[in-house]
Amino acid sequence: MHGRLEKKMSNTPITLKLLAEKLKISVSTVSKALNNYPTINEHTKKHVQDMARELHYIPNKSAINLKERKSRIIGVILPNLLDHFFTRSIYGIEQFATQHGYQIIIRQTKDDLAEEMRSATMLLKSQVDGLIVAISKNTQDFSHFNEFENLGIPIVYYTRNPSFNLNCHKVLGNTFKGCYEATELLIKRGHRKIAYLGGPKMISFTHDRFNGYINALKDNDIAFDVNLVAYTDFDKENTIAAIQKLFADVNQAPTALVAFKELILFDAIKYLRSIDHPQVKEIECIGFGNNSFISYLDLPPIASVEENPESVGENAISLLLKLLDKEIEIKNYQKVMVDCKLVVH
Amino acid sequence: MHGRLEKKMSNTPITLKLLAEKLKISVSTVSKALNNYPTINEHTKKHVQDMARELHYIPNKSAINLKERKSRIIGVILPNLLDHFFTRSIYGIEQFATQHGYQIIIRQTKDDLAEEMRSATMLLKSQVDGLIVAISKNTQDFSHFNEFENLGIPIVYYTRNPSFNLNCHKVLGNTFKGCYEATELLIKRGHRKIAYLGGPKMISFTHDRFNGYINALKDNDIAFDVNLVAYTDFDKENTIAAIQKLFADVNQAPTALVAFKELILFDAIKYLRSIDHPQVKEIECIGFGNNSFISYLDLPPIASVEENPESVGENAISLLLKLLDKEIEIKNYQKVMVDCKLVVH
DNA sequence: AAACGCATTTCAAACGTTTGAAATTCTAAC
DNA sequence: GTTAGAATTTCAAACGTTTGAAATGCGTTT
Repeated sequence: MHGRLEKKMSNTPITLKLLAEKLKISVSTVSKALNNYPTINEHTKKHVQDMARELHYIPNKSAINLKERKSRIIGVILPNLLDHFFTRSIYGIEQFATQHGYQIIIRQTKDDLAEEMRSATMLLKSQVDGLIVAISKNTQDFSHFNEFENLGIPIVYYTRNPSFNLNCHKVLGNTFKGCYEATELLIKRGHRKIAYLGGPKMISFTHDRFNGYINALKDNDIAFDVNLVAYTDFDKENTIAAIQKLFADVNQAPTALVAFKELILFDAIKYLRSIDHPQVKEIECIGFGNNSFISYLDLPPIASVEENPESVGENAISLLLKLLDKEIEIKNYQKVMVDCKLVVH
Repeated sequence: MHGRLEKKMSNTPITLKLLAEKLKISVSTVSKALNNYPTINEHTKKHVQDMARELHYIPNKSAINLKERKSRIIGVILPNLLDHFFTRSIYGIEQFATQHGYQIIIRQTKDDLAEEMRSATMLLKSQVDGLIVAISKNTQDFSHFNEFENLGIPIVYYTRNPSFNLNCHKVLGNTFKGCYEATELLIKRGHRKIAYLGGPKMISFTHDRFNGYINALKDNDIAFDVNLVAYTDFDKENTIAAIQKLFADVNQAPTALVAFKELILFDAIKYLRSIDHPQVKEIECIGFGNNSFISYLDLPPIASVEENPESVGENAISLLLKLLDKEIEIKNYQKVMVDCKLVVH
């Protein structure tokens, strides 16, 4: 149940020097033996490695980092940790980073530019080796990231396209295609009056998704109706206002709805139910997200656009590590697209 | 819009040595000036600090950590990051840690002991200065944490009470009181047949909550009925089985329900609706969690026991840092209770 | 028996910081 | 103008690791 290794350990950590003393050889030999240098005799290597294992030697990361002039820390800046998309993306980033000997520091901006700037400063002081950033909804100026560039610290932008910043690395969801497929599915199910509920106009994917919607309509010979489009943000009141606009005229009301985000969709449906909209039960909706709570809703969306946040995150960190390893030249700007998947419920 | 500070920076980081050379004084003076040593002349202090600011000097953390024999990293082990309780507790931990110059590394165990053991080993190799742990649902043996104890690395257990491990620091929610108040509210609303749906028996708070339930009944002269108690875990099928047991006899069915976790409550309600239980709309429920999705449910719980996860997390890290600062002796085992709050919807 | 070549090990400096002890400069009193 | 004493600065070692250069040991060749 316990014990057997009760060796009574000293509580000072084991160092190379200590191992060297025990084995009566030099520190450099020990270091090289553990790092498997070819010039070291196989016999001594074994001795050293055995001893290291026996004494539970753990290399001191601070010393190594100091020597290598690295921190092995990646900074992650994102708008909101309570949003499932970001939580899941963090999961992907974390996994991959840890597997490659890196740690991450997460900063939430609450979609606020000032907070984003503060985060940048803070992460600079933490001496991150690299940065992964989902910009705030109103980031147009990128000068708060200049200092990273000056220091040669690579930045990968993810999820949110920094369209004002041409020369940069980005990893984005292929949200155009996702929205195209969602719209297409609704058309296939016989809908002709399909509304699009978009997000903050400053966020790039709002437009990509809108274009997916438009293109699906066009490819299926459905005329675009400007009255079937409305925009909101992450604020409930604005969502309700948008829905009111879309469903103002009961006779002309849409029979289906594509929303840029599932959570916003929930607010929309809730509102329509609260005013007892006559066709509410017939309205079919699709949003981006694939939230696990969907299964508890009485009027759930008929499908979800799964954005694969873990994969987006993983692609971002993977690219960043390649930049850090100089596997990709820092000025050789990359753009990675991650596919969405339409999940029918 | 940009510029004005376009100083054209070198891309090698600024060090004390560099500052010293610029100022033509010794490195130690620079160091002491920046650290505000009383032996340093105020005049030179100002010079040094001005120069440091001008050149954007950032102290090298690795070097400091090496010198101080610290990593300034806290390991956090918890069952599941997709659970809102833990996400929110992480938020509290993260905030506090960062403010005090610490970083955190998070490990998910998926409530699996083997994974918890692996996490412990991994964090040992990361040389964490301290550990915050929410044990897995079947952790009874704590030997995988022995090495931390040997090395004098403090551990704070949180949320889940390690009842098999007497001598340890813990920060727990006052879940007894929370459940007492929830039950009491239902009684006040006229219910007499109140069911209790408990969680995995290995998790300590299952019993604390049960005791809260029992005591509320007793204090209100309601006889305890063993048929009104059932247990489940985080698995949907088991929850359904438990509900089937509780509602087997329609005439004797409970009119109210207290659940050890809101998410489980959602499954329960969903099931009752799916079988069209005759009294389903009259059943009043309360669970632990206060999930924001509640507002989208058609039959929402009438109240939630808000567990204040941020506060639990913050208390845990705060205690840990006190242990690290020797403000509290490591053998002077602490127990901190964080109150819940009944939120009526 | 000296000299060469090879395998293996050790030396020593470096990474950037901190800090007690030692050295230097300054002030003021005699 | 010497000197005690304080104020200020510098020295030097240390934290634990890595790594190219230098040194050592040893067998082989001549």
